[in-house]
Amino acid sequence: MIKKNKTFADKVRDVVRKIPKGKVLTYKEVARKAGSEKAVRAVGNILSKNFDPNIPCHRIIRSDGGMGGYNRGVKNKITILKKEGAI
DNA sequence: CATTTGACGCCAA
DNA sequence: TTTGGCGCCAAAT
Repeated sequence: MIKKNKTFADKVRDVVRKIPKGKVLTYKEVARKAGSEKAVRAVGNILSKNFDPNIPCHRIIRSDGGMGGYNRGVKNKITILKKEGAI
C-alpha cells in the first residue's frame, strides 16, 4: 500500500470517477461524499482546474438540474449526457 | 500569509 | 416565480 493522504481534491476526483454511466450526481452529492456537503464551491473549483479525461466531470450537475459547466464545453457536456441516457 | 476567484446552494424579500 | 444576497470551501495569485 502506498499511502496517501487524500486531500479533498483527490476525494472529489475519486468520487466523480466512480459515477456509473447514465448517472448524474449533483455537486452537493459529490461534496457530501467527498467529506463536506457545504464544500460544493470547492468541488466546482477543483473540477474546473482539473483537466483529467479519466474523470467524467460531465456527470456533475447543479441541484437545480442546471448544467453548471464543463472543461470541454457545456454544449459537449449536454450532448454526452444525452448519449449516455442521463437525460 | 492575505486576498480573490469560482463549474454552487439555500434563504429572504 | 424571480432576483439578490449570504455562506462555505479549496486553489490560485
